[in-house]
Amino acid sequence: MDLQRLRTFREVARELSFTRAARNLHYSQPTITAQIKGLEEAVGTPLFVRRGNRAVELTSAGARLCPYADRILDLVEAAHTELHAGR
Amino acid sequence: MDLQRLRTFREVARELSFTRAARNLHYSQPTITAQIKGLEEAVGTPLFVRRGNRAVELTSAGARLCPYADRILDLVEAAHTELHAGR
DNA sequence: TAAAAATACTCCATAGGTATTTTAT
DNA sequence: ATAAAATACCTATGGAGTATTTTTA
Repeated sequence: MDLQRLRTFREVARELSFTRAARNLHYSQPTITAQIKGLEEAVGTPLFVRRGNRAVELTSAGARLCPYADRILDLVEAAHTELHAGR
Repeated sequence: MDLQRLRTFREVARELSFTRAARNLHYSQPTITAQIKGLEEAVGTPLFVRRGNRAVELTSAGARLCPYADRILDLVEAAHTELHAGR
C-alpha cells in the first residue's frame, strides 16, 4: 500500500471508471490498471469488479477500504499543511 | 511524502540515529540518509539536525510531523487489518 | 459493436547497495 | 581518533508511456 496508489484507488472509487480516473489524475489508462492491480496485490484482495465496457464496481473489501483511504489521505494533507504553517 | 519514508522517519525519530534505524529496518545507512533527504525535499523543510558523530535531533518541523506519521501509519495498519478481517 | 479494461512491449528514473569520504566531538 | 552521516558510484527493479488486444453489455 502506498499513497499514490491510494489516491488512484480513491479516484477510481469516486468515478467508478479507470478511464475517467486516468483523465482526472493525468495518467494513462494502463497505468491506472497497473496501479490498482499493484494495490490489490499489496492488500491481497480484489478491490473492484471489472464489468466489460460498462463501469466498474467496488468489492466489499474495496468499500471497506474507502473510509481508510479518505482518512489517510486527509491526514497526509493535514501534515503538509501543518509543516508549512510556519511556527 | 510516501509511506516507506514515513516509516523510516518514524524509526529515525524514535532512535535519533540513522545507523540504528538502518539496522532496525534492514536498510543500509546510506539508504536511510537518502530516504530522509527525499522526505525532507518532499515536505520542503529539514526534519533532523545532524550532529557529527553524536546523535541526531528533530527540528521543530520534525517534531510536528511525528504525531501525523504515527496516526497515518497506524491507519494504514488498521486498513490492512480491516481488509483481512474476513467479511 | 463499441466502450472500457487488460496485455505486451519499451524506456527511463529511482531506490537500494557497497565503498569511501567528510564531519563534529 | 572515532563514530556517525554524507557522498560517489553502480545496478536493477518497477513505474509510466504507446500500441494493441480482449472483454462484455
